[in-house]
Amino acid sequence: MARPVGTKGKDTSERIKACSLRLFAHSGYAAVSMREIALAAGVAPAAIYNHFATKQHILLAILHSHMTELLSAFEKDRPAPSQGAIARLQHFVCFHIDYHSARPDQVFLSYMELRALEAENFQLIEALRRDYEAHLKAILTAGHAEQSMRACDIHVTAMAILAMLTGISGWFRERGRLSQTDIQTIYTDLVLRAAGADHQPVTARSQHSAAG
Amino acid sequence: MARPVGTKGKDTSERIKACSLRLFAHSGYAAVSMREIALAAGVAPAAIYNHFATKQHILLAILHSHMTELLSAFEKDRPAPSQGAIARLQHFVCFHIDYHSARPDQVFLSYMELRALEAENFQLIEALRRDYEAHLKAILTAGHAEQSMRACDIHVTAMAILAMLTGISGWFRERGRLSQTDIQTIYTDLVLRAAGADHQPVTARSQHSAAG
DNA sequence: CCAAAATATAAACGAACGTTCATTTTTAAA
DNA sequence: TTTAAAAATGAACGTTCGTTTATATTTTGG
Repeated sequence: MARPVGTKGKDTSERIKACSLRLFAHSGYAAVSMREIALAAGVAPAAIYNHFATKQHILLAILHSHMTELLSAFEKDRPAPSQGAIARLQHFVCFHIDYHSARPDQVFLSYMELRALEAENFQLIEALRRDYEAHLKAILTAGHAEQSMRACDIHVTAMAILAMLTGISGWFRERGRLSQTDIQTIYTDLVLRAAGADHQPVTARSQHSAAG
Repeated sequence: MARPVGTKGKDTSERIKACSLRLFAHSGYAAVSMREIALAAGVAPAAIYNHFATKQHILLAILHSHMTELLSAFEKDRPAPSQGAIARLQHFVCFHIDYHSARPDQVFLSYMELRALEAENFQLIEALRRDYEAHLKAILTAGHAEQSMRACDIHVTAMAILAMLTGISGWFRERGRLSQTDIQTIYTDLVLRAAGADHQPVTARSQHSAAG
């Protein structure tokens, strides 16, 4: 066989990326073979090497795309600093939940398979993640300056908030007791509390769930 | 060769577990070979099968030990319910940080390689994790009942608290800016805030770190 | 229009994989 | 003391791994 009619390299490489993402997120980078990826993408194993030098480069491309797209999406329509730190923090929480809940595979991969990257590639992705963290820290710092927030420690609070938010994907299921909007409401409250913000708590929710 | 003098099966199997734990936590379950484990444990690859039926059984044994030991350690010297929900929650935070910071590999493995377990084994470990979550939920529920806490939603708050606490291992480094005691102080404050507890905030810490 | 780049394939490479086997020696139970 | 179980080994099993090679066809730029 040879090259089929009408094939476009860009289409194929995007299909390989998309299929790899799904497989990596489901089974883990090391557990997925190039043959599985090729089968899912509908190409021969050797064809992958026309688009990615190695398996590692597929993972890197996925993670790099995800982080740069996350950053540009956030930077696109965030509120101006003049709107105050509390409004900015509320927006950060809602944006994070919206963006990440629409991309569960990317979330899983970004936080679980970073160690599968070789040192050099790891640092590349890590730097992008620090850029995202910096956005949150900037909000907390602004809140501290304008005295609308009283976080004990900017860095630790930022880490705790991101862990809380990222942890959502570990237990949240659509069609469950709570909608995504419920989650955004509850987490906005939790995060503002963590930041030590003076805010109006939401109307007390009835306790649908008992402990245990 | 054959069986060396003075060999005890229990010693060898514990050594295999310990070496596997370190390797799995560092590289991921799928990325570690039985030959690597054997080399680290100082035995021939085939010897592993005298103690574990398959590679999967090694992972299961590690995770099962960790969860049962965590549960019995917590249940051993927790404060009595009569001491109040706030004291119980403070103890939970300090216990969690102490116990897990002493076992970083187990933490990593427990939260990252659950998916490497086959369905049946997964449910076994998941049930133990829910037992641990239930301890936290019981405290939040007690706090709600005695009106010392005002969490918006017991389940979501418990998940957020555990994510915060578990996330610590992702960024905390000994010999860094903050000691483990600092972390416990800050997180006790963060968690009590998240739980909506009426508590005396700690003396405002100076901001050692700027944002970014 | 034509050469070169791009894109695909089948087949094969050597290496590594999890596991099994036959065998040997030590330990522990009867 | 005899004997079966336990614990170890080196060698090998068939399979799968990531990747390369040789080759064929399509697309595209000058």
